[in-house]
Amino acid sequence: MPELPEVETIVRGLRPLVTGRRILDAELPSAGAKGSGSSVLRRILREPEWQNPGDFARAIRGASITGVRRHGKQLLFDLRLPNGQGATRTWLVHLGMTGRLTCENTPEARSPHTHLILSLDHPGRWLHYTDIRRFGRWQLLDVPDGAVCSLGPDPMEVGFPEFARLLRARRSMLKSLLLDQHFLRGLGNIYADESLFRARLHPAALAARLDRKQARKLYDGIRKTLRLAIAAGGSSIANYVDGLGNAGYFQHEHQVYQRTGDPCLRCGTRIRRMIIASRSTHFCPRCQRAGRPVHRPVHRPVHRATPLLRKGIA
DNA sequence: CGAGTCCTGTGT
DNA sequence: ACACAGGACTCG
Repeated sequence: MPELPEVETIVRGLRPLVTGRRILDAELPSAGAKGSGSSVLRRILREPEWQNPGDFARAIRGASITGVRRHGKQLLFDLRLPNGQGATRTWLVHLGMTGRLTCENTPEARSPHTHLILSLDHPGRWLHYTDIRRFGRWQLLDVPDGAVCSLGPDPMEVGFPEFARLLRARRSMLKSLLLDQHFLRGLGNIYADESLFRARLHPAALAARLDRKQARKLYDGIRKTLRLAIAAGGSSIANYVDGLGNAGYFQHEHQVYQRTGDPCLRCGTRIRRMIIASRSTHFCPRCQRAGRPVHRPVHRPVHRATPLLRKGIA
């Protein structure tokens, strides 16, 4: 569910609530539950070193949270361990499709899909991790930026010359490229479609074939979309809420995402949906013509069209 | 590149 | 019953 604007909103909300706090206790309500033969937590805790989810809880219990950051779609909690001489770890959280991190005023699980409850040394504050589909992932990193540096630049930080250079090196379709975290980190299905609409570029256009002007429109389209989305607190469609449990409202400003068949807000043409990179892709066939692939018919018609038919086609 | 996989929930 | 959902990995 959460893409860059949602994760940024969560980080901004949680930062003042958890920075400087100590983790008094870590509970894993689903650790004992049976799911496909083993603990339902095994997947979220993808580290092989956590034979037992209790080891994870033990590892972070007593640690102090010294900072909260965003890296693409991932949240990073910097921890100072209790016993070591300033030993540190970074708890990496990827929320997948349905992950939530929220501050609650109770240590009781709010849902059967709550998988972690951290008690913080602040009266009335518990940090809950909830994830219905369990596509989320946690890692505990030794190095603050380890295992994370292979991703592409942050779209809000990259400069245009660098962006244009990266673009030129890619052969894939724009939609696939924007979803690729090794190209840019942070975009997902919503903001890829919304960015391409603002850039007026066809999602199936080939990256390497864009001229400088089109590359500029894409760059600007991405940044404007993300800036507006962050300002709106992200998009809440089914599951997303921020760290305080509040919904975002950028979904009301979506131009194309999940608007199949509705009129384009700019030209009135019906929004179309197609599948690219196995993902739903929404676009306006009139506003987003630039760079669209030429469709050559595989079979040539055996008979020429009659003049009357030609008229109809033209 | 596409297809399948991991999951649960919702809407037709 | 089926399609689809904000992500990302592996396979051929």
